[in-house]
Amino acid sequence: MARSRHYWLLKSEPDCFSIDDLQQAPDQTTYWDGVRNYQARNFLRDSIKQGDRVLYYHSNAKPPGVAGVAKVVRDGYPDFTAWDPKDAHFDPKSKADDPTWYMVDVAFERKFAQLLPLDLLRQQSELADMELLRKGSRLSVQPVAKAEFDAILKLARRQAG
DNA sequence: GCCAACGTTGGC
DNA sequence: GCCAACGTTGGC
Repeated sequence: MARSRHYWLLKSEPDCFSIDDLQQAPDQTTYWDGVRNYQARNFLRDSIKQGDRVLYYHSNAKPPGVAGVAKVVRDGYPDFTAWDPKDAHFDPKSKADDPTWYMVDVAFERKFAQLLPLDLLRQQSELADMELLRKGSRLSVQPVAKAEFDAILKLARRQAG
């Protein structure tokens, strides 16, 4: 039986790689490299699957918020940037025959007419339990409930007028 | 730029 | 296995 679609939120610093960068990338697709946190790694390796949908979150931005939607187009596979000594996320612990870090491929789906800022999300009662909004939360790959995902799309539609 | 919260490292 | 020191994240 087919697995049902799951929903995620991925954080990226727009100065590093924004949703516009994704839209302009070849095939509007990129590999989501550089995750160096074990909990996030586990999601990338084990849980996120092709066809899943993704909220594209701009962190360390002014303002921070959800910029649009993307989709997963390749299941988890080893993050080869960890093997490159010249890469900013190089990690000598990770071996080709026993990779420590994983990534997925992500494709652009759409950019919201306006970014949904973090403070607006905090005002939504439907999002009260969202991982993103928890105090001290800094997980860069996190699951999102379908109801939360739908509430954010609804908010984007309403904001677009 | 500040700093609180969190994760990792390493001495013991 | 504890925990202090350190590094990173990310909102403000």
